[in-house]
Amino acid sequence: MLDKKYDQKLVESNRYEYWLNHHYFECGDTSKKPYSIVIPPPNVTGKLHLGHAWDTTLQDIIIRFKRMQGYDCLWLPGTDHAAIATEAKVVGRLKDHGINKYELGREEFLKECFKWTDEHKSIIHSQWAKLGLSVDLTKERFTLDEGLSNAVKYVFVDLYNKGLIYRGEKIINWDPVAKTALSNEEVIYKEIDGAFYHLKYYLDGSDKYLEVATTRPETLFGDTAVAVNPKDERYQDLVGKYVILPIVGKKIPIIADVHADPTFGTGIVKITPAHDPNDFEVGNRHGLERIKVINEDGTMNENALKYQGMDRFVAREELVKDLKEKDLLIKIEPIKHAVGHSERTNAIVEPYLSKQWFVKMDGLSKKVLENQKNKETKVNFVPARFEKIMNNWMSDCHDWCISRQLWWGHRIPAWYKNDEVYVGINPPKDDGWVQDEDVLDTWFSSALWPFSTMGWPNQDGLFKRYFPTDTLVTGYDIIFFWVCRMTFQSLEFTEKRPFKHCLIHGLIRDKQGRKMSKSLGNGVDPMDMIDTYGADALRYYLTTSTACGMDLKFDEEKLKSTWNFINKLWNASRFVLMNAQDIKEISLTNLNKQDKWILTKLNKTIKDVTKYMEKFEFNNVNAVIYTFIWNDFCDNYIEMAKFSSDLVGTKSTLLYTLTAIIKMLHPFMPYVTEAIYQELPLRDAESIMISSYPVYDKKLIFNEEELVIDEIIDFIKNYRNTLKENNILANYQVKVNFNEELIIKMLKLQDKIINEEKDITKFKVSTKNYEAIIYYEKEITEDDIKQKEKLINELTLSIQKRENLLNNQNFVSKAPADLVNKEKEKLQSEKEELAKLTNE
RNA sequence: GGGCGAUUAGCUCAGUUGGUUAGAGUACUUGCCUUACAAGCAAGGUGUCGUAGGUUCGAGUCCUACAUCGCCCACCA
Repeated sequence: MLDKKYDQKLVESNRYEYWLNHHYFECGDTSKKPYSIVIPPPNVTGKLHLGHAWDTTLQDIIIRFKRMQGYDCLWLPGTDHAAIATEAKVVGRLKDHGINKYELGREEFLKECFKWTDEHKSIIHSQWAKLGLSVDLTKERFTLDEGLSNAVKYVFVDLYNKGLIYRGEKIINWDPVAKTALSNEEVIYKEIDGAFYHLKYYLDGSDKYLEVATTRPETLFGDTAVAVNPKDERYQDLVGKYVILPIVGKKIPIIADVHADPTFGTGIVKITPAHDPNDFEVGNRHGLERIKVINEDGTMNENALKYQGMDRFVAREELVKDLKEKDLLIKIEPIKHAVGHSERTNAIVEPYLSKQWFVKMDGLSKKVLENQKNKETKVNFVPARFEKIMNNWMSDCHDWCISRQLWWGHRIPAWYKNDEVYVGINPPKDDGWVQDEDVLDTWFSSALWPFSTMGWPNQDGLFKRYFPTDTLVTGYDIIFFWVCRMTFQSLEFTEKRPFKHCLIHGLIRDKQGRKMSKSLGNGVDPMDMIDTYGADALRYYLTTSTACGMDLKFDEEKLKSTWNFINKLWNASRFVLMNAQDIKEISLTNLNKQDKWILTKLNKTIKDVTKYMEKFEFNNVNAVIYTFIWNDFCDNYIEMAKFSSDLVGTKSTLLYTLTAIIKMLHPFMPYVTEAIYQELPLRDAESIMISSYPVYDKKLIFNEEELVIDEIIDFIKNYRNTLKENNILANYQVKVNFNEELIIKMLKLQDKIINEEKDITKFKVSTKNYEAIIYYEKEITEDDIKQKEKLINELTLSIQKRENLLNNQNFVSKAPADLVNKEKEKLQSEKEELAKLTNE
């Protein structure tokens, strides 16, 4: 028997171990149809946050649902080495101990990274366990493990051989703190206060100057031209002449290039090919020299004259001071502009000329766009609008910079000897080759995750059975980083989509709608919430509170009320168990009308819930199941069942209904439903998680009884309302036109019923078939009269409205017939009611 | 500049393919310790569905424009 009180700690302790020990999470029953999900591998950088809890619970819900529906489910877990993120953390930790990464050396540093990884993997494991996630731990992978590393090498080499990976010198996004290149996606643009520095570039041999505006004056040491638009009439005569670079004193040409926008500022732009992507292009067009002026760490180099060694921002200040002194500064115009920051280190990103490895995106992305046109083979986003996000990215994406100047990650399988380059899975056999020092972007390996984790490039085993996966669940913030890249790599290498469905959820925000972040201190630790309310409450709250794709404002009050819901379920279960403990078998043959009523409601609920589960609309699952449990089952059926709890039909119905309820809730709240299931006198499996999901049963739909009980409940409600509104105390009498036990018992009318009319104040309560006249000694007050007038008015208005509607021939002819009939019925009953009221 | 989303009860949010008196939780008011549950039960009020047009017999829902807020992408030399 269940304890008197729902105690989430008691309910949730040891249950995960029980499931694990019974191997329920493991896939492999080939007699069933396969269903697979790969977890978005969390970074081994820290603890899981609420967003992870949300994301993984969604997956657990789907996988538990499918498992109960009889699928052979693989939910493949794993973690991501998270190259730059982890490296930054380990560098930070070493720094705290006074150790420098470079002094330590590559090999020792990697040992530290693996140590860090192991620590965080175990934290993640224990958090997964607390959340109750039914991942198949026997299939767990890590992006740096041997199999995945082989897949990464294979893909790199293959793309290289196909000409889709190349090495080139280009302007890339440089993180001067982590000292590595970044992809476009790893740069976060933030609006900050900056300035336009308007400088004087004197014409060669003249006292006239051009006004050139820049936001980054310190790059002027790298200027190799200034440009005007070829169509800009103001400056036609200047093209081909020279200006003197301020401070430096060097002559640089004035060129004509479309990059210069005549409508922007003065229409004159300085060209710094080594430090600006647009200028780089201009430089290519005009054969300009590329002069680097900034070092890897963001300090100025030897080309910056006396500013050499200063940080680029210090140099900017000093330079501006000097420009001012030399009267080369016209003005400083404060502006707000978007400046790129490194996603991981938050350093201001420097556009930087360097030699990097790139993935050529053109063909790969076209394949995706083509495939998305085919309904049978495309990735189906839920909600569908997110497909556009991917398609937009695919139709306008730049080559992907994949090399990172880091140590933690997959080392690039390229070797150099003088000017020769060798790319291969294994190192070249002869001497003198040196391997590329760099590693790959962490997303290069995650892009292969859905198939590399399944043994690919090996084509059998897990890959053969479970790929393509069925559903991927992730947040909209990593569609570019990950979903897009998985999709093109999967199409390129397996010729299949990586997953059939892609369920997208939003972000967790605080109550004011702000992102949760360490700096704001508004983060909520899911483990704290589990301690207070239980994993079941947290899971249910997170996954049923918003529609798909929407952000979630975390509200502890709502979490609390979810706990209340579980407590309600717990107590309803106690009631059922107290009354049906002795049952030997479920027999749904001798049923009374209330049994039939709840079975009807139950089966309609099963139908709806299943439909919404299939569509991943878990908020709608909640809407129907919550109402069913709290209103239909608890408030009404259990109350009525108290009058027939000794009958086999009612006992069976109670148990049958409760069983179906906890099964439907199990994917959401695995712990409490298992706890209850284990107490049931009759069970179809040793654990609820391997029991079968409820199936809609047409034979248990009793339309007639449903109507009867609906009306009885309606009548009871009206009756109570009348008592309350008129302040009628217990000592009244009542004359009724029925002998309905349920009403009499529910309203406790046994001793109040009389057969004769009385000449005192009366109150009428009626529905279609039931009528009661309550006699009560009470002064009729002004309020009572007003109340009655109000009722009559409302009714009259409503009747008028309905009559107008029904007199509208367009409505009658065009609206569906049953709707018109319903309107007619309503009109009729309203008229009757009005008549009753006015006759009193 | 391009795109996406939001705007519904005091608050947090639902609202399927249009169906005619718009829902839930929470908060609030009133009355109840009725042996599953007071973390509960019973009853109750609450809305010009952002604004303005349009389509339709019928619009929270579809179309157009606008407003406010938020997000994404691109660009800003």
